[in-house]
Amino acid sequence: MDLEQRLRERADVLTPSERRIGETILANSQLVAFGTVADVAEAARVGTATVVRFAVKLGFDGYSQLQASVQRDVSGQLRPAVERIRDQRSGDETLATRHADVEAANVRSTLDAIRVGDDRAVVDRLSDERFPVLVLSGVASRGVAMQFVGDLEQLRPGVRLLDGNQVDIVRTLALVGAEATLVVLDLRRYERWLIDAMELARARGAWAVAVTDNVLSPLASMAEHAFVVSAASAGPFDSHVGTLALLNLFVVEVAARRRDGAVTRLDAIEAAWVAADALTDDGK
Amino acid sequence: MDLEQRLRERADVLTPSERRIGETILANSQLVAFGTVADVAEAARVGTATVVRFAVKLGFDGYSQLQASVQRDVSGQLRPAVERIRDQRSGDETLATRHADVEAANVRSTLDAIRVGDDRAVVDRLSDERFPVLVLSGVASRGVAMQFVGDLEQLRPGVRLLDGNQVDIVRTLALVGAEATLVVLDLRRYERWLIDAMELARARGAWAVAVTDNVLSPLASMAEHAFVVSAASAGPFDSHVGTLALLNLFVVEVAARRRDGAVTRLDAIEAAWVAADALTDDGK
DNA sequence: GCTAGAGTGAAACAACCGTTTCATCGCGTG
DNA sequence: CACGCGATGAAACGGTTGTTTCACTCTAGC
Repeated sequence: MDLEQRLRERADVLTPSERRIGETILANSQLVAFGTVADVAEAARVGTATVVRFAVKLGFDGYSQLQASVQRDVSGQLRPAVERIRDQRSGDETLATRHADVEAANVRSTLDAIRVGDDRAVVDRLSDERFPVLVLSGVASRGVAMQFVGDLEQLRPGVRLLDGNQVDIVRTLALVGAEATLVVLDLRRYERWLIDAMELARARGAWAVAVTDNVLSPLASMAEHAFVVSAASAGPFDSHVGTLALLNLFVVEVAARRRDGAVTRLDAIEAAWVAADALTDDGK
Repeated sequence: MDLEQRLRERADVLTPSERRIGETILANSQLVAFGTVADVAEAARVGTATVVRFAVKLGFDGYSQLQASVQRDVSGQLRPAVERIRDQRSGDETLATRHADVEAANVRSTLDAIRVGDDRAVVDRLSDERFPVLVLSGVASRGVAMQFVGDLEQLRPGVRLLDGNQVDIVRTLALVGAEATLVVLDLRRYERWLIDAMELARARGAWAVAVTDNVLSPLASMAEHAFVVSAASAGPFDSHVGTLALLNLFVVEVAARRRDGAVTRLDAIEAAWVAADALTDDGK
């Protein structure tokens, strides 16, 4: 990836037009591999001269040399996959490649383990604004729980991550009680307070879905629906990549279900960002 | 493989020279994908006219059309896995299966995109207790950032997620300054405060690694090392599954590096859990 | 408000490309 | 041996390409 490296090094001296060229060809490298200066210029909506200047600025002699460089990168990519894999794990499998395999497998087996229709019921509940959503999580998965809450919150009101001190949690559970939808998240070596809290909520009639490591988990037995995640890791901690992939599925399906309802919310959020001028595309 | 098919169909009407052209371009399809008539002619040791006649004989209008055909074949192979999956929406493919494909591809391409040795330097820094680690994240990835901080914190002291109000952030950055290691996390539509904070830290000599969506991102240009994540999604929000997989790789590698140093910490944490009787295996 | 300078695209230009033409070669047939 | 004919490459020919020039626009700084 010679081009990417050069782009990175000189990203700060690029003009707006040149930056657009860079983004265009990063998003579509075939354009420069097969195309002419005019093709790239049109796609990036700049003049042909600017494209050539861009190539020179990156340290090439001209467009032709830039194109040759991209073609070299590309030829490597279209070598048969088997060959590439072979010389990647030359001899000993590294920690990095094992990690990649493990995480990819986590995603696959977590999502494959979903029993058809099982997610359907959950999405129905999560899409219904009448039921406030409470998320309970063990410390180990608190980050992905937050991630889930943050996304779901943008699609519907009444989503909350329950944490803080136990008094607060008990009070909240007592208040929302019967109509609450619980999403409970914890893996083996379950946290006692979490089980207690879930028990309390169940006793008050709340509807619960468990995301856990095992069908025999105490969480699973207390929940209406249970999802089993794969949390294998090449390191000392459980990986929550699979968990996040599962939670994202819920988000994606809720978004599809609530399409119109969500748009209003998303527009409001977007408008607020714009009003505050808090976001930027290029840092300038 | 349109070309192969045409070649097989008309193999019997090819002249010796034409046959040699066919063998040449089958053995090296990049030649015709990227090269000129003259290139192919030279490689097959024939004249340029023969190459053109060859293309016509296969049913193309001329060399240009033959080339276009090969390029189409080739571009299918080299488009990023995520993209290919995206428009593979073949009829009745469900949202759930597409989501599974997309998330698995996110993990794979995020981890495949790591330039060898690039992670090495980062892990060196993250493993060194002398450098406090500060994590900065946009709201959209705050959950995975927390997840990362929580895991890394168990392996070494001095890890902090920087959030809260801007005054607090500026003060913290000013205090730790030169010896800090920054991990900055944000995707397109970058948050302005984050860029500002990173600029401030860089000015004070901090060492930074960026995790972002693009080599041209303002974060990448300010960082010592930049990692590009795939965040494709079947829904409206970016997926941070790939991001989490990348951060987990850092955690796994830091754990391997610090093996002995980390054990003491993990034992202490474990002891505290046991003392508080906060964990259970079965809920009883 | 004016100016210097950077940024940009239209147009001119020379080089190269794909295509076509045409003379030559090789070879079987009358 | 002459002849016809398919095969072939050198060279000519438009067309297109990458490159360069140049005039215009926009903006920062005085």
